[in-house]
Formats: sequence, structure tokens, C-alpha cells
Amino acid sequence: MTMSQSGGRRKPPTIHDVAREAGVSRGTVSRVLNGGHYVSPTAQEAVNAAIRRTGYVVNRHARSLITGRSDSIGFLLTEPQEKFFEDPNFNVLLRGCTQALAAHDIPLLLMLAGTEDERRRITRYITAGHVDGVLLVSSHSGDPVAEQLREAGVPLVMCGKPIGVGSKVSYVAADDRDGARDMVRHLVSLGRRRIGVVTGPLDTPGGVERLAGYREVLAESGIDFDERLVVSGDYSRASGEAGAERLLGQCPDVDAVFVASDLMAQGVLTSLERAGRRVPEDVSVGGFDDSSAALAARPQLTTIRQPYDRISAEMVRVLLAQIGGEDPAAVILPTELVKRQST
Amino acid sequence: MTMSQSGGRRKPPTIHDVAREAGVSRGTVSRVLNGGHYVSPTAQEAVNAAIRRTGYVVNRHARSLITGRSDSIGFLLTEPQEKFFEDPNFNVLLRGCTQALAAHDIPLLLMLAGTEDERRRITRYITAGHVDGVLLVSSHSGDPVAEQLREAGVPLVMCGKPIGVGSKVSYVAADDRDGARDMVRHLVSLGRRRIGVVTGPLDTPGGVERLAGYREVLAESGIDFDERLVVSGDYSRASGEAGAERLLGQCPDVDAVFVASDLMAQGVLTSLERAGRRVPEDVSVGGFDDSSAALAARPQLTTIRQPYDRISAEMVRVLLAQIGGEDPAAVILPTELVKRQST
DNA sequence: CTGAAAGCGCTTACAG
DNA sequence: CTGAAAGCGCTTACAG
Repeated sequence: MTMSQSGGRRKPPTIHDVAREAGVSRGTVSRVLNGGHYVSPTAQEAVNAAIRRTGYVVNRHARSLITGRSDSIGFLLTEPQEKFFEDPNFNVLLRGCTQALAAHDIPLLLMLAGTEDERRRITRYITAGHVDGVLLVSSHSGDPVAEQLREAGVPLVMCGKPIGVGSKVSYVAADDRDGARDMVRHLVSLGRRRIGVVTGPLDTPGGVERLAGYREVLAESGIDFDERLVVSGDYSRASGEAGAERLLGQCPDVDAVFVASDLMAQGVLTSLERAGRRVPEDVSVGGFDDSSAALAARPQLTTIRQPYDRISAEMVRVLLAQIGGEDPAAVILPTELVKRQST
Repeated sequence: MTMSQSGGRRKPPTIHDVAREAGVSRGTVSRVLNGGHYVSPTAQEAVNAAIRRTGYVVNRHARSLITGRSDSIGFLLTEPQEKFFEDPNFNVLLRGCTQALAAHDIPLLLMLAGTEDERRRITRYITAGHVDGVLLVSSHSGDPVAEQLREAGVPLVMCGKPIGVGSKVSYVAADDRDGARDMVRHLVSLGRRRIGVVTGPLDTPGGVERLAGYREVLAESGIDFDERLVVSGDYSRASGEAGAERLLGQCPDVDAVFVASDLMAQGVLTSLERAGRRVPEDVSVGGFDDSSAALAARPQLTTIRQPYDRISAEMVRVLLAQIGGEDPAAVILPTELVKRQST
């Protein structure tokens, strides 16, 4: 007979009820629950039937108390919430991580901590053991949250190379510098010589490394570096628009722009169009990321593909390994030049 | 002397360590932890000092095991992930709920369950007691998740009126029908007579109610209902664009369009522009939501304001009340016509 | 105001 | 393969 509990908060069945129902000890029920090792087929059968009849579902708090694990992972974003929604990269990353974890039957908890206050609350929540590990996404470096979690001994993998945290924390990143080199070489190969750059925030590795790649190619190509051709943004569309504005003002002869993110590149296109410059005829524009923004842009953006599917898969792999006791690790993944209409 | 534990997973201090350090019993420590009632100032002091010295932080699993609460709330979205990122309403709603809960020092866990598989996993996670209650956002009705959670006795508040679940589940919604009436009356007052409508999905209350409001005003204004003026979308920008396309094909004489969401209205504007119709000179366009999409649109949208800040605040209030033992409740909030350039 | 004790629901050596 | 028992870290009546 089914013990259907139609709504209401009746006391849910425990392992004890199942044991009684199945005519075995609680230890045996627990063994069935945890993989069925050292359990006779008969007992196995009886327990499973009892679980079905009682509608038993394990109390995770009790289990966690003893195992010390919560069997869930946190996806922590220490950015203002607008960023999260505006930037398509986060979307792809989140989806990739969710899927990679799904293969292990582990739920992903998304935690947004854009304010100081929220960061404090979430940090407390995490260090109290509510998740077994954290996938941390934060473009800005020197993020105190990373350091706090590391000190608390919480397994942690960052997306993108952290600045200043040393090699004590795991991270997965695309090869920013190499990607930037590919793009700028491409622009040079097109005959461009007055190549502007809209960088990311210069306190982030993505900002610094992509600019470094730009300078390297200029040097190897015998093109003088002109600092008036360098402006920086914060990865938002608006900052790209403003950056291009400045660029055009400082160097009207600019004939190409390497933009450190596709979203900013969209803004750059807007400014160029307003200024009456044709893309790619007058000015070539190269983006970075190959996010959905690259395809949504008009013209569609030539860009540097970050392998987000692999990045998220690697983040999960490294995190699970670390939870399993392995040491931190850094993973650098190659990028790829994707040619479209903007160059 | 400080027991700083520099990184590593040393066994964290327990309430027992604190008790020893403070020279009191574990019961007293617990009392301090839980509000400090029935504790002498002296003991209070000693315990707090001991907590600081040991770096103690409560083990939530142990606490949850005994209290039966997790002290966290889930924000569950049973929509494809793209929707979540594309639609600015979710952003505002999420932020509002986060803030409302912050006032109670309760962390919000965002759970995305766009696929059948994810829904199953998340439902199990929730019913296992990982959150005390759920704020459920799902535009589609007949969502089996809602029914499952209700049956499992999980406190639940939905955003928007659910179809078919009866009055057993709490919800907070704007007055869709009244909002629609306001908008269509506004269009009629402008002298428009061939008023098209792009509805939301017709298996959702927002879809049905806003259409009903449209029909009511037509009737009261003595305008014949023409079903060729009715097309429906799924709240995405693309569906608005396609809907307007169809509308123009079926009724070239359309002189106004009431669109059931601002995002869809953006798509409608795109189609109208492509067809060479001026807004608002040739065609008036009215949106719904007053989301960021309304301000981003060109021309800026006249729309119906949904009071999202109040909606999220009410959702949290009702949910906390329900967790506290109160019965489910429905809250309907008034909307407001906001006039801008599109009409 | 405070301590000793029971108990939340589970897992895991330990004997058999 | 299986049961009895200890114990995870905490809260909460219950006596005092």
C-alpha cells in the first residue's frame, strides 16, 4: 500500500522506517543507498522496494554532517549583476559548467555577489560548508573573495588567470596573449598600419595580456607603438562605444581596431558608423571571445574564439579533482582566429 | 593567541572547542549563537571572545539537521537559459528578491532548470531540504515542477498567476488585464482603430489576460474584433519581429500595435522600420513591462509598468510568511501606463 | 542564567 | 554479507 502524503509537511520517512519496512538494519539500507557494495541481492531488492513504498528520500543534511560533503558546487560571480546579464560570455560559461556537472549528477548553485554586503554573506555561506567547491568568475583581479576562500581551504577554480594570488589557486584560461597576437597579425596582413586597440581593464590579466600581444606584433612588424592608439574599456558595450569615440578623436587616421571583447566591439561599430566610417572598407575591426555578440554584430565580427565549452569542462574537471584531494592546477587553452565580415 | 589556520583543511573548530575555550557548556555557546537569550553578559562576552579566537563558524549541516531548516531560499527558473539572459525582467526580479532577502540575511540560490533532466535533479535537491522555500519563475503554466514542489510540501511562491494549480499555491502578479485595458484605451484615445496585438504565449496567464483586456476595450469602444489583427509570440524579441511581419502581411492598414512585452515590442519596431512605417506617426506601438528594453528601444516605448520592485518584495514576504506556517496567498499589484515616444 | 543529556538522520569502521 | 554501535556538530527541553 502506498503511503502517499498528499501535500502537507508530515514527517518524512527516515532510513529507520525503510529498514523496518525492509526487515533489515539501518546499516544495510545505508549501504544500498551508497552504491550497493557488500549487500546481498535479496537485501538490495527488499530495500529498494521499501524505499519505493515509503517514498524515502535521503536527508542531505544528515549525510553531509557525517561525510563533510554537500554534493553541490557553487558558481560564484563577484561582478555587478548587470555585467552578468549583459555579457554573453557568462551565459555560455554557466551553461557549460552546468552541463559538465550534470554528467556527475551534481547540482550547480549560482551565487551572485555584486556588492560588498552580498560577498560577505555568500562567503560565510560557502565557508560554512554549503558547497564542496567553487567555480569563481570575476574579471577583476585582487578579488578578496578568492583569497578568503583559499585561506578557508575551499576548493576553488577561477576562470581566467588571477593576478597576485600566486600559483596556489587553480584557474582555467584561454591563451590571451597568443590570441591577441593572432588578431593583430591578421590586421597587419591586411595592410593595416594605424591599428588602434580598446583594451579590457588593465588590472585584469585579460586586459594586460591582450595589450601585450598587440605590442609584440607591432614590434615584430616594425610598426611604431603610438600610445594615442590605446584606450581602455571595462568589457561593456558602452565602454567600447566611448573608447572608439576617443580613438577617432585622437587618431583620425586609424585604419583598424583590435577590441578586447566582442561586446565592446559592438560599441566600437556603433561609433564608427556614427562617424561615417565604413567597416571593413575604411576601418577593420577585430573582436575577442567569439560570443553571441560577434554574430549579432553588423557586420559580423572577425574575432578570436575562446573555447568556452572546453574552458567550462576543464574548470569542472580541475575542481572535482581538487575536491578529490589533488593539488591546484592551471590550464591554458588555445584560441582560434575566426574570420568574418568586419576585417 | 590566534589559531590562524593558513590554508589547508585542518579540522575546523566546533562548538565544543569554543565552549572549552570560553569555560562554559556547549549549551551556553549555542544560546549565544542563537540570539543570546538567557545568557549572562559575562558568559556572552566570554563566548564571543572564544569565537573570535578560534575562528569558529557554525556548521550549517548540523544545525539544519536538527532545526529542519536550511536558512536559504531558492530562486528557480524553469525556462530555457537563453530566456533568462535575454529577458531583462528576470534580471530585475532576481535583483529585487536578492535585496529583499538580504534584509533578512538570507542567501538566495539561483537554480536554472531549463531541461527536463535539470528539472529532475533540482527538484530532488529541493525536496531533500536544501532550501526552505522556492521563488518560482516560469512563464509557462502547467509547470509540473510547481505541482511536485507543492505536493512535497515545499513552501512556494510563483511569479505570475499559475494556470490550473488552483488556489493552493501562492503567487504574486501584476494586474495583467487591467494593464492591457489601460494601454488599449490609450491607443483608442489617440484615434487608432485598426489596433493589432502581439500576445504572449496563450498557455500563460500573461498571454491570455492581456489579450482579454484588449478585447474588452475594443468591445466597449465599439470597434469590431478582427482576428487577423491578433498574432502571438513567446516574449522573445525575435517572436515580436516575426509577429509584426505577419501582422503587416495580414492587415496592411494596421495603425497601432499593442505588444505584450517590451522585448517583443523591440522586435516589432524593427519590422515596422524595415517596412517603412514610421513610429508613432504611421503606427503607434505600446509595450508591456517597462523593462530596460523600453528605454533601450528607438523610439522609447510607451508601456505598462509592472511594479517589479514591489513584486519581488511581495514574493519574498509571502514566502517567508508561508515558511513561518501561514497559508498560501495571492497578491495582485496594480500597473501603470507610462507614456513615451512610441505612441 | 546554566549544564547535562537526549536526539536530529545518517555513515562507517568493527565484529561477526 | 550484515547488525550493533559510535559519532558527525549542533539545538533544545529539562532540571536546577
